[in-house]
Amino acid sequence: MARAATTADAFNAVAEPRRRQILDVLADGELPVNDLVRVLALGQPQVSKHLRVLRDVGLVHVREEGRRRIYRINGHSLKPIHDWVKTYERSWSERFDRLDVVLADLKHGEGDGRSDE
Amino acid sequence: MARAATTADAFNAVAEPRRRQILDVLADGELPVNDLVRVLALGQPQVSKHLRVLRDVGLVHVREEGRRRIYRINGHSLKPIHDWVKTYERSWSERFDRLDVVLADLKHGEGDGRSDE
DNA sequence: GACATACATTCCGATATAGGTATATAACCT
DNA sequence: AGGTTATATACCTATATCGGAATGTATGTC
Repeated sequence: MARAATTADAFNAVAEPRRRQILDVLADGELPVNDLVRVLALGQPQVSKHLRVLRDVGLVHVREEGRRRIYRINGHSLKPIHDWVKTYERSWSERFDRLDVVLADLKHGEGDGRSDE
Repeated sequence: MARAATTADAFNAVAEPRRRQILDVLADGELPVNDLVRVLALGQPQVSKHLRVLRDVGLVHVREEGRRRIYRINGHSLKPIHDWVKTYERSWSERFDRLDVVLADLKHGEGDGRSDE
């Protein structure tokens, strides 16, 4: 075997900076492809291809309107990423500092509740 | 130009399932390479290479102990991902539902505060 | 119908990897 | 020193893309 497919899930879809950029633009509201092309200063086929990847992963939805395709973001597909990353939040979030202290105290003085022995 | 480098940042480093797996294992505590090899049932070179990528991105730190290298997770490098994904959290989190209602009300009946018109 | 517009897809070439095997390096042991 | 263990790196191959250009397809307009 060789290189694994990298666009099959949200993690990979979002690993590409251009695709994150597309999502960031769409976060402000749905847009047709051409508007995205203008905003991103990218080739139309490139944008279409990135949108294809995002669509396959469920990160965007399309609505047909005449000859235009309006793309809308579907942030829900980002939840798996959020859930995974969240478990590591304690590494940097000060919110957990207090909790860690409490947990350390509990571990230390179980059966007592006091940490000064 | 052609394909862009994909392992240069945390987003890409974490897009590879094996690497997420490695981080998940290390989340339970630091480990030397060989232990990771055993736990993950992967080839030693493969593990070393994945660790190399994670190290380059700052997701893990190494400590030398004799001929062993103890790898420790550095979740802090996941913060950029968390920060980015977080902005989309409203898409799925019910926490934001109430907030959205409030905001809609504000927008609707500004100067009044009541939403039943 | 002829033409333009909006978008998707196909084909191409370049390159970045992922896995596998073999090898290099360094530390430990006898 | 010689051998074993732990880990990293080099090399090879297959493949997954990325960007770019050309083409296909559907819709709107005259």
